Parts: sequence; structure tokens; C-alpha cells
Amino acid sequence: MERRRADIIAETLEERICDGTYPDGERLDEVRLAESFGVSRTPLREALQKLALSGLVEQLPRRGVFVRQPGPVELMEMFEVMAEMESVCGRLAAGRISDEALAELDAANAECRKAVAAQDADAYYLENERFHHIIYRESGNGFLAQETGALHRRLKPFRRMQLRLRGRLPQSMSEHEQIVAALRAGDGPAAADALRAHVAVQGEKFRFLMARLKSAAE
Amino acid sequence: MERRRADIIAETLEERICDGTYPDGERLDEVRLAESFGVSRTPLREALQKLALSGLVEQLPRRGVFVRQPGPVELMEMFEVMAEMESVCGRLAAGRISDEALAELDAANAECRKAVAAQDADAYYLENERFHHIIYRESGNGFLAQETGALHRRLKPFRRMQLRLRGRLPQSMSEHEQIVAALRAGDGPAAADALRAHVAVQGEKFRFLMARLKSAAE
DNA sequence: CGTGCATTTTTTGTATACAAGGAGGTTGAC
DNA sequence: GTCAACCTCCTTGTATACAAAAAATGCACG
Repeated sequence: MERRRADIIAETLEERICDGTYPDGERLDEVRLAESFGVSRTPLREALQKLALSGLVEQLPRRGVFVRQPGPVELMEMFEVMAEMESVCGRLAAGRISDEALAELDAANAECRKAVAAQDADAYYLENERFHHIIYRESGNGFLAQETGALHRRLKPFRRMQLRLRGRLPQSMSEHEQIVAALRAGDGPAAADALRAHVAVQGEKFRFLMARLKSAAE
Repeated sequence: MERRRADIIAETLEERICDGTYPDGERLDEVRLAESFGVSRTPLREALQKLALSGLVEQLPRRGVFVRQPGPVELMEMFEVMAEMESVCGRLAAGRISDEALAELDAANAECRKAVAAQDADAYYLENERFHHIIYRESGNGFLAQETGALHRRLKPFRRMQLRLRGRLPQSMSEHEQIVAALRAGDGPAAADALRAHVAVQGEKFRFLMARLKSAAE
């Protein structure tokens, strides 16, 4: 499918930006990166443009590309949108979800429960991701599922963080169960509210983390 | 701001794809287009990649790029998402909108009314666009406003179409007034419902147009 | 006459070479 | 001594040249 060097490079750079290897504001030097990847500037430039369109880097004409980590304000905005989109997915899915998908959700939740028992936040996140993607898909709207998935991906590192807060795992777990209950009942508004709250609380927790990090830095 | 040839070319191509100059499935030849623009393949390729990321063309590795007009199903999906996003904008805006913005909405509506009286669908669409963008902005969420605007832009040619249906202009007008009333009252749910319905009806009208075109072609 | 393989040709992907614009330093004037 | 203008170097943007892969064509064989 994607056998172009440029795409592989874009993927790698995206990962590095998300995991913080390149801090905010860092200039990404074309020639140096090209060397390090063992390619010429051409595919590297294509990769950078791809990143620019995803919003991960800013491209100042004739000046270079700079890593552009979303600030606190933008992050909260993104979490708000994420909450709303998941909410919409849930509302639509409530009327369209199949029995098989409900079983899948149960299975994912069972795995989540195991992870909670094992206090394994990473494993929890993995299954949590599966859980959410099932709902996106069951919205019955491929375009919505894709867009929601894209935003989910972009917020991934930040969503993960807040799971490490004490007591968050069991709380998230119970929210998941409420969501499934609403979906099983075919109650659109309830599913919408439950999902919106579920994601909104993630934003809140994350905000709290940010504030703590900031005050710790001072 | 954007003084790169590649960006200008991307813009031009985007327009041509949207207005149907290049039909669905058309292969976009790099060398021919490069010649026609009087540039080399490099900036042209960058433009094509940009379009690929916006979803306007599909890029088969080692095979070329092809215009990819959204099919009826995908279009309806996009309209559904559009309706939901506008709805969210409206709900948020109801609690955040300023008096100045309300005045702007009134002004835009006044212009719309003039266009209705003049039976000028183009003028109507112009002011209609302004109307909606004010609401996006007043959602108070820059990220949401940007994403909603992007989708609006993509659906633009299809939104325009349905305005030419008989009786649609006055109907749309009255919907606008309901929306402003809900926003002025600070009634989030009402604004959300009004906006969702307003956009959803566009999707419906558009679907009707599609069906008619299709049957006419047979 | 049709089909399958090989060759040729076209086209994409990548590398390199060239041009243009900006950033920073140095020098000269006030 | 300081400010400004000019010059130089470095980086980005663009063009061209090269390589590899896929499509097309022709030839041979069944």
C-alpha cells in the first residue's frame, strides 16, 4: 500500500513528534534529516509537507518547518471536539449497532477489566482504543469514523497520560459499562451523553496534569 | 503567506476538481499538468500530494493520481457529519456568542433576505456562507471552527446546488431566523437542533437532486 | 487466430544540480 | 561607539537528470 519512502519517513517523524523526541519549536532541518534517513531531500520534503497538512509542523515559506506542539488552549479545544464527535458516534451507533459489535464491545471491556485488575495502564489503553474504534465504526458513517479516528490518533499521547492518574482506571471502566448499556438499550441520547462525559473527563484530567506539570516547573 | 507555486497550483487544481473540470476517475498526468502550468514536476507533485491528503484525489503508488469525486453514499455521510458539526457549533455558540456577533448574523440575514427577494441564489449563498462562518467562530473553539470550515468548503459545490430548488431559498431563510432566535435566547439545544435540521435538509434536497439527475441520465 | 512472454516505452519515485530569498555578520559612516 | 547598509553564506524552492517499476506493444508459439 504505502511503499513510498516519503510515507515511511512521514510516519516515523510523526511518531517522533508525538512522543516528544522533537520538542515544540524545533526546526526540522531538511538536509540533516535527509542524511539521517539516508535519502535525498525530495522524499523528505514530501514527508514534511504531509506533516504540515496534519498540523504537526508549521511551514514558514522560505524559513523552514518547525515542530508545532498544540498549546494548552488548543489541546482543550481538541478534547472538546473529540468529546462531541464521540458523542455523535455514540448517538448514531445506538440506532445502528449490531449484536456482533455489542459482543465485541463486551469482549474489549472484559480485557479492560483484566488490565484494571493488573493495574496495567498500557494494556488498558490498548483495549480502550479498540473499544472506541468499534463505536466509531458502528456509527454506520464511514466518513465520521475516519475523521473521529484521525482526531483520536492525534490526541493519543495525551489521552494516555491521564490514565495514569490514581483511580482513573476503575472510573473509566465504569463509564465504559454505562456506554455499552446505553448502546444496548438503543438509547441514543444516553449514549451520546455518556460518551461526551467520558471524553470530557479525560480532557479535565489532562488539564489537571498540565497545571501540575506547569506549577512543578516553576 | 503562501507564495509557493505548489500551493497556488494545489488551489487551482482543487477548484477544477470541485467544479467538475476533471471528472471522476480522471488520471492527472504529472508532466502534462506541469507543462500546462509552466513549472517542473516537483511543485506539481507537491500539489498533488496536498490534494491526496484532502481526499480529493487518490494516489496509487507507482500508478498515478486519480480524481476521486465522492460517491452518493460518501456525500450523504459527509452531509450527516456536517449537520452534526454545525449543530455542535450552534450549541456551544449559544452560550458564548457576543452581542456584536448576533448583530453580524442579523446583518448577514438581512443581505440574505435581499437575495431571496431578488431570486439571486448566488448572492444568497455568499451571505449564507458568511452566516455559517460566524457561528463556527462564535463556538469559541478555534479548532472546531477550523475543522467545520474545512468540511463546509469541501461540500460547498454540493450545498450550492440545492439552493436552486424551487422554494428552497425562503425555507432556508426562515431556518436562519430560527437559528438566530435560538442563539439570541442562549438556548443551546434549540440552536443545535435548528442547525442540524438546517443542514440535514440540505443533504436531503441534495439527495433528491442526485436521484433526479441519475434517473434523467438513464 | 489467440495467448503468453519478452521487450520497449511510458510514468512514477528519487537524487542531484541550480536559483532565489532571507538571516547574520562585517564594515563603513556618522 | 552605535547604527545602518551591504555582502556573504545558508536554507529553501524549483528544475533537471537518473532509476525503477508498471503498462503497452509486438513477436513467437500453440
